[in-house]
Amino acid sequence: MPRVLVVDDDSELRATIKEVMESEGLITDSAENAEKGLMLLKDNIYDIVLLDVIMPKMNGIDAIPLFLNTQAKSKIIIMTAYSTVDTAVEAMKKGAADYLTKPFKINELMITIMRILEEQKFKDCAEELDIDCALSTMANPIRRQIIHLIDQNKTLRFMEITRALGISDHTKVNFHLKVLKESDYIIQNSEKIYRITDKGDKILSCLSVIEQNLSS
Amino acid sequence: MPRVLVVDDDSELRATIKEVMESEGLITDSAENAEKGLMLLKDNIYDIVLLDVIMPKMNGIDAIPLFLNTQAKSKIIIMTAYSTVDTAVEAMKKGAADYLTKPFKINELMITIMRILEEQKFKDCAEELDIDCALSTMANPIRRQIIHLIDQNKTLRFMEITRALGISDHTKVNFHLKVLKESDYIIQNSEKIYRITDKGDKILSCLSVIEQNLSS
DNA sequence: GATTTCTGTGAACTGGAGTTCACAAGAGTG
DNA sequence: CACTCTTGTGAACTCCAGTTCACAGAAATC
Repeated sequence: MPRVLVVDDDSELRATIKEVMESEGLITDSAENAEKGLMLLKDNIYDIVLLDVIMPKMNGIDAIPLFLNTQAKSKIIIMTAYSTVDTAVEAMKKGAADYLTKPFKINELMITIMRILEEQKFKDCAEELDIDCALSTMANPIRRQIIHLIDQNKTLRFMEITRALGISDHTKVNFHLKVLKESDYIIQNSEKIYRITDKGDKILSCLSVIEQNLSS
Repeated sequence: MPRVLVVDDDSELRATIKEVMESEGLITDSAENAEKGLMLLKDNIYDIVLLDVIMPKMNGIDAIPLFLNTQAKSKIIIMTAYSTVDTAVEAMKKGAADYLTKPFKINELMITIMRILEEQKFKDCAEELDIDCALSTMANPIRRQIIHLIDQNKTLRFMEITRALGISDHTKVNFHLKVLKESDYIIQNSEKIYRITDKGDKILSCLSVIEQNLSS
């Protein structure tokens, strides 16, 4: 059940948004300024933060990094009456997920929120699949050996890898290379030399961290 | 085939050690001072570094951290004629694997080196088993869900976990909990409440790093 | 051009992780 | 004390990752 935080100094707007959000099944808290919003964020997990710009003490644009530092996975939607291209760009640069100009129809806000939640759910699924793939693929010791080998020697072709591994059945190595290729961790150039991809580099970073974590 | 680096200003000792090492099958390089030793270390991987203490410019004890920063997996054996408790303690604190007092029998040095190489091989095996266990265990999505769940809720017992996962067959959950227990990632207290162990915390760190790495 | 090496594909098999179902003892509850 | 819930164990089964073996086309080498 998604949670929403409304940060706005207009108490009437806060009440209206809260009412509509909760009628749609979104648990909604609110704060009248950024400081109070940050305090709420410290103790609760919010999927969405609706953030006004013009507020006493700290304006919403400046608050974006503070909100994201506190809770990186929150999606921030900026709401402002004084919309300019400059502030929109600045907000997006600082990490806002979207930007709405007051006054807006509450329906429009709902649609934006639902879209963002849906996108995030999709992204979470894709991410979980990546993690699943990474762990499953690298759980095999032969594939770990292969990826370390290719990382250390940037000129190896198929049979050279097979010999370096000391594996007599080349079709066994072929199978594991195929798995690594299909996961986009390694690639072959036109001379059939194997290289680590960017994704493969990330996997190697992960393996390195795992190794360090477990050896202490 | 293990590689050894001898760093000593006594050229005769360097030659003697090199000769004996290589007759035992250890590829051996040498340097007359720590600077030259560090240069060799930058371009080569050494399993063992034999390091004198009294040397011009930089003494061996001060050089230990520089050597280990350049190549963390090298094992440093300090060789000194002026042995004191203080320098021995200092060397070990700075990361030396062992400490020999000159003059020593070359046989004693060989025994020390072989022991260290054997210990490291054993440690590497244990570490690789830990990595294998971690990746295999966490490759399963149900077990990932379980460990995140226990991390977030520190009061759950068996059937509560089963219900939270939405799994109808409790023996399925029982199976996965057993696997996590056997890997020492979770533990149950006397009230049957599940907790994450220190090792489990490390696994969660690894998963977090993997997640961050793959989502960018 | 014959032979060797490289780099595949494919099918049958194997082993074991994971699932499912049966069953049950102990603890808690009414 | 009867019933419900919790927490198991165990066996049979399923599914699939991984292995092994057979085979073969293309490229390189002699």
